[in-house]
Amino acid sequence: MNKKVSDAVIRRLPRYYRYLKELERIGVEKISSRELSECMGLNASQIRQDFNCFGGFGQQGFGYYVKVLRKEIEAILGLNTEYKAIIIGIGNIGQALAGYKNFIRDGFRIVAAFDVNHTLVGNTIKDIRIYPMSDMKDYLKENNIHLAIICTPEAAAQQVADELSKAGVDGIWNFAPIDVHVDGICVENVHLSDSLFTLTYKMREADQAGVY
Amino acid sequence: MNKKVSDAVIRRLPRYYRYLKELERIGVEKISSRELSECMGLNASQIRQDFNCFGGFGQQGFGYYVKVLRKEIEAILGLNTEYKAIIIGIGNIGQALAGYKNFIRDGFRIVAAFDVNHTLVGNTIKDIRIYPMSDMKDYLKENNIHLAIICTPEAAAQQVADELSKAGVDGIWNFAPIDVHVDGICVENVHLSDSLFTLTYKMREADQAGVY
DNA sequence: TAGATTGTTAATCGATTAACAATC
DNA sequence: TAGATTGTTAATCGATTAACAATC
Repeated sequence: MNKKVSDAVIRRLPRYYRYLKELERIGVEKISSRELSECMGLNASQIRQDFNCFGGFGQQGFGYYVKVLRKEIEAILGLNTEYKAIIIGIGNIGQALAGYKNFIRDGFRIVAAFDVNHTLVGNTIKDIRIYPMSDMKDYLKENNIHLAIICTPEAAAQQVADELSKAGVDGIWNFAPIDVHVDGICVENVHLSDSLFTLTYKMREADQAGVY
Repeated sequence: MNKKVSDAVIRRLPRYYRYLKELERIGVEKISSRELSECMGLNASQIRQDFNCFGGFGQQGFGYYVKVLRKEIEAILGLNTEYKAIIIGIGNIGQALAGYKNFIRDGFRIVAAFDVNHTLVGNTIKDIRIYPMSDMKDYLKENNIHLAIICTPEAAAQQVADELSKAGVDGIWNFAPIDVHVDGICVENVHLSDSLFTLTYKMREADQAGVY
């Protein structure tokens, strides 16, 4: 049994994946950990350590094939399957995600949306039909849905998460500005504002450094 | 001069801020590091260490006043001022952010949007006027803008960032799926997909754990 | 073979946690 | 005062970096 991979490593994987896809796109076939470290601003040892959590993908004395590495990381991230997803709450952010083409490229297919607002129900957004919230439970029973994207207001998010958990989705991607927590299924809380506040922190800090 | 605060601490600050605001909202006036550690799932020592990077906000033998602590962290994050922001690229995500009310609550005011698409130019979205991309430079010269939110496609993002840097905004909040980098000003790259891929990684892992 | 670069072990560094004196 | 909890120093733990043997 493999030793548990640390969260720090896991959070770097999508970034590796991005850079490798770009390298592949511009026609780079082969790369060493040193070269990759330079373009990503990481330490070469760290890169090798990271990859070796999952087995060796390189060739000694040579480096890594970009395509091989990209495919391996793709598989590690679970991106070699199709995911069927629903969106709950089709306001600002729900609508934006419904129309976000990049997700489709990576195998995510949004098959339905749910909302409490009856003026929205029955409409479609980017070919995605909007159902009443009350239909969600039955919909999940009849369709095999892997992923639920919560875009409701804060007040509704935890309750929706509980329902989703009971209905048996595999994962929740939560955009409501609150940490939802449910046992047994995977949750990723996004918190757009957190990243904004980290930015304002840095801006204030830079500002003060300039003054002194 | 204070020792540099580590990135790990900085990334926890917005989370403290969220919890403290919620505690304040539900009428909690006083809290100890132990109580806060229990509701946030952190270690009490860590919480005290974190706060003490910025000076002591508590009272020995008593704990912390929620309101005091919230205000202190608000100030540390630089949220006690108004920020004027512009959005560049008013597609899916740009529109969602334009309409995101939570930002206004925290002192962010989006005053203009820019886009290359001439069919959008002249329209308003949530009272925000859309200008042609070519006007951005002049607009920034005439208005004191603190923050720019990049919501362009990947291909345009780095060039836009360079222009923004030259025009002298203080910070860039980037939603294009690429790491933009500019010298001298603060950048926060968001990468929605990274968080999604972290989720699918965990889902795959949980799935396999179930099998064995 | 010689050169290069991986995979992996060992050393270092920093972050987290524990302990406790200070003090409200 | 006694009890509680902070602020802070010390100990531990884990992550990052360095070093090097394995090997292509």
